[in-house]
Amino acid sequence: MNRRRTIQRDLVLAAVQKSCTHPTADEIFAAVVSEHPSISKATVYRNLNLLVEAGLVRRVPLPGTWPDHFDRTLGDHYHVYCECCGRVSDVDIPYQADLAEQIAESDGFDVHRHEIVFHGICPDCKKKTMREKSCKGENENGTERNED
Amino acid sequence: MNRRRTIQRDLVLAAVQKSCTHPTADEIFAAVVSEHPSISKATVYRNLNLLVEAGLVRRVPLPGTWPDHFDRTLGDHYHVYCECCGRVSDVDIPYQADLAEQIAESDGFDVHRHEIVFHGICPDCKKKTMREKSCKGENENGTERNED
DNA sequence: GTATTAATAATAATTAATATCAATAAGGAA
DNA sequence: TTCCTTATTGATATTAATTATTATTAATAC
Repeated sequence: MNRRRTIQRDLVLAAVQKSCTHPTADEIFAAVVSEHPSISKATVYRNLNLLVEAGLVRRVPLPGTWPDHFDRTLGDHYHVYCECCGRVSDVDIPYQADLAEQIAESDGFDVHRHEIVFHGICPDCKKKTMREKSCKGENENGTERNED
Repeated sequence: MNRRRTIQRDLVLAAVQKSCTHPTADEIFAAVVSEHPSISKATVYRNLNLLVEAGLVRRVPLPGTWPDHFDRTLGDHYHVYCECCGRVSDVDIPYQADLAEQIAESDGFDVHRHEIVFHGICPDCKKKTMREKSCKGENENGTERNED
């Protein structure tokens, strides 16, 4: 159970903390491998899980999109997902603590936490869309799981 | 481009509309295959996508859990996910239309929609937990993607 | 009825993530 | 410092949900 400190773990943590873009595991791997070429992708996934478990990093799972993103900001807050480029940003609205209480009353659920994910178009993509006709298909991250 | 009506499509739609439990594609397959044993799982996935596209069925993707669920209720509403048994229920709180506007102002995002997912323990699992020590691990649906 | 082609069944492929396992190295004890 | 224990690593195989492929089947228009 005792954790050992490793260069790999330090690098993964540093990569998340350095980034303000809510990187995916793959993007973190890309960042770390440039400094430490021998690192394996499995090690990145393993350490991200450990760091999330230790509370040093936050996982940002988005409904309907893959893969998960990671966040250096630990406090309660929400996210916006750009449907055009896949970028994830923090949202600057207060935490809606009262919502959970309403449910406990009405449905008998013990609510531990909640997530709000907003979907829209980021300022950059809005600009692009004005010039070109549409930004559909030029999703740089590539893989959206489904589009409803 | 013209859609043709098929027994398979009708059965998939009926299975979703019959159910009040927000079934997964696999559960819908299980329901349909009992009436129509020759149906293929790919056909269920294909038709679910078409029905979502046509606006007859709603996809309920949950952040951090797999697989997607499907919903016969089309209007705007939110969901609770039971961390114990994996059950998904509708939530009886009003739609928070104003949240999106707050973001557009502060972050410059064009927000189209948002989802709120609550995580907690459903009334049934709460009862079970009182009798037994814990319900960890007896998730009947089986596959949770990650547990933070 | 016949022709056209959307939809199907079966299966292979994909993709993010986890499991496996022999080899390596962190860090406490001698 | 050296040795020992075992957490961690790198490489690879595996998993699971979903999508892609393709030959075949069957809706619907004519």
